[in-house]
Amino acid sequence: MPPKRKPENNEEGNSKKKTKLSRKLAEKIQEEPKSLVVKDETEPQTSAAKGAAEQVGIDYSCDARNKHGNTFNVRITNWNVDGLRAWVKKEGLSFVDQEKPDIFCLQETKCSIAKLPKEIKDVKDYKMFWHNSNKEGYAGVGLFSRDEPLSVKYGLGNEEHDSEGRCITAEYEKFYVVSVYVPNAGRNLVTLPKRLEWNKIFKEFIKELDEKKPVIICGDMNVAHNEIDLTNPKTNTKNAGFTKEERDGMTDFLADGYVDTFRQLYPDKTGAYTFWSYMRQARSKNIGWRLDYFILSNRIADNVCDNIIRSEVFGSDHCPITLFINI
Amino acid sequence: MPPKRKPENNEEGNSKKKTKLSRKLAEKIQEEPKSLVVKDETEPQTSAAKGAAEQVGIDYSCDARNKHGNTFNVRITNWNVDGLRAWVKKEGLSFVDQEKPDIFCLQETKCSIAKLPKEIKDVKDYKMFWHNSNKEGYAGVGLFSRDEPLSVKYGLGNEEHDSEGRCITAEYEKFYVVSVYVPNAGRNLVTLPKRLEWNKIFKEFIKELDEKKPVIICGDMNVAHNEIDLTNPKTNTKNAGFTKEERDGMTDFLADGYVDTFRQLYPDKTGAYTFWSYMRQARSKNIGWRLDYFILSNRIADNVCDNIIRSEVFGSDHCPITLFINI
DNA sequence: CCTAAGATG
DNA sequence: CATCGTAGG
Repeated sequence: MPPKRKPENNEEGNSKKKTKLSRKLAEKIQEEPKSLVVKDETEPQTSAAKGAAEQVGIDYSCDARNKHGNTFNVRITNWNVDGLRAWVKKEGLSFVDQEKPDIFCLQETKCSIAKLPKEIKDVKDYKMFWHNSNKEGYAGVGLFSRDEPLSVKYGLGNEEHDSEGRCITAEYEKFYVVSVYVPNAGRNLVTLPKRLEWNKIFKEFIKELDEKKPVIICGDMNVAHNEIDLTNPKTNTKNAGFTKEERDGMTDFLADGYVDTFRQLYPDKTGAYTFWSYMRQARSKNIGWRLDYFILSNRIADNVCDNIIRSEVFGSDHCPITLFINI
Repeated sequence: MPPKRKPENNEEGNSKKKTKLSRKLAEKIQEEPKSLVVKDETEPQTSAAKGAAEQVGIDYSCDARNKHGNTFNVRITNWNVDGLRAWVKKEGLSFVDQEKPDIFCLQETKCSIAKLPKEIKDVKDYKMFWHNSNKEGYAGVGLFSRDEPLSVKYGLGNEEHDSEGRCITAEYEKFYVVSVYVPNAGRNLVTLPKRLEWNKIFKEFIKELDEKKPVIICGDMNVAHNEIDLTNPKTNTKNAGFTKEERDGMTDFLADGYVDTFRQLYPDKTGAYTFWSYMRQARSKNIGWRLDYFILSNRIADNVCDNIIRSEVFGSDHCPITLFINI
């Protein structure tokens, strides 16, 4: 897959101050629901190409080189958006416009195709694919692709799980990309059995893909793998996302021949999370969990240039993560 | 009941410009749910006694005289608040603080006592009484009284209707005040039978009160009595609030010895509504219904000084109405 | 188009 | 403490 857009490689010498534009953008007026989003009129409107990136102050460039000495030629971003419609109102799309990934995977869209907001339908730069739950407003995943994939597959071939809209597989020349939303084990672990059942099926599904081409799994795996992956490991061992069963599930999966790219790149990095409860101002205190991952077939692990957690970007209780890879 | 506060009788020569403060006050910040209400900091904070009335530009005074030539000594305000908690966030209480009624009746509080917001618990000027539905978030009425009533009665003595929290009766020396929320006939008139059943029971209930002392009924009667009482009478004859049955119910009730004070005072006044659907910007186009009334025993009708519809006051799909009476 | 509760996270 | 669908208006 030839990238349509050359990597920037810091060619613009961006400033790196990290403001929280999304917070500003999220202001809404009670009495005027039609214009929920207040655009900051004090900022001059520059061309889309010039980039909101500069305005926002996030550096979207990447000059990191992989083990082979190459800079990236494919950028993949993943985000559990926690409700596509709310996310659109919070200017989620302007992030996509700034990050400009080649492939964008979303989870928890909670939106049937009939109810997609106009702003989504108006997106021109991407082909879009959706796998929705039969249950309105629940789960659902999406995949945006700048290039047309060779094929797109919905679900795992398991009737029960596929009815919940949790998996899209896009095939490209040299790899598969999987946008996945792993079942949450639920309050009091009521759905832990379903989750463990999913783990088996998903592992088998990925194994079959991996036998053909290397796989890039992007998604909300709904587990913090190790103690380093959440703020409060001690108090969460009985809670969804950090039970022994779920953690072992991840260990077991990786043992099949995959790598958690973020942890491979940053084995000792603490405080690196992708999810924070909306409760108790967890995010501002960085009381979080790393639930969102890029998991790659071992044989392409050395192709990875970087894996960035965009924790400054708001719009959901999860933040986006971006993979830079040369492949 | 001696009023604690003297009527102003225009003594301050208030300005009458009518701004829409509530709209301003209702602005909220998505990311800061703890401070939903944005106070207008450009307005200097004057003392509470000086009164927000002047700031807002609504003239809360009344110098009208009744048939006996007297100005009012009791002010009663009624408001269907459409959700007490939302209404509090929209600064509903600041209206009460400005209007300063002796008695304030509310309908559709949709809030059990356990969930009353702090701002309500903090109110010092009134004794408060609540009659709530067994069904959370549904119906519910309240009554605030500056003076302690001689007695307070909840409901009509009918088990089914009383389980929905629709009626509070406060007894004073010279009269009863009833805060009432009459059942809506529902979409496709599904609950019209219940409503007509209510009418019978309510009429009987009021009759018994009226035999002891004159009655001041305040509330959402959920009917536009005559064609003059809604914008579109022709197209609403089959809709809840303007069916023949509901209209006849009001006619029948009044025939028992009561008067709709607003219509008595202003028999030909058009465009006088107390409710506007949130849909289709009905309020800004004044496409509305007069559903909220003061209905008084005939023998005190001539005590009424005025009945004002505060259509400039926002915070609900209904607006407040205020009765000025000397009694 | 609003409110609220309830399910889910 | 957010999202959503639904009931109720």
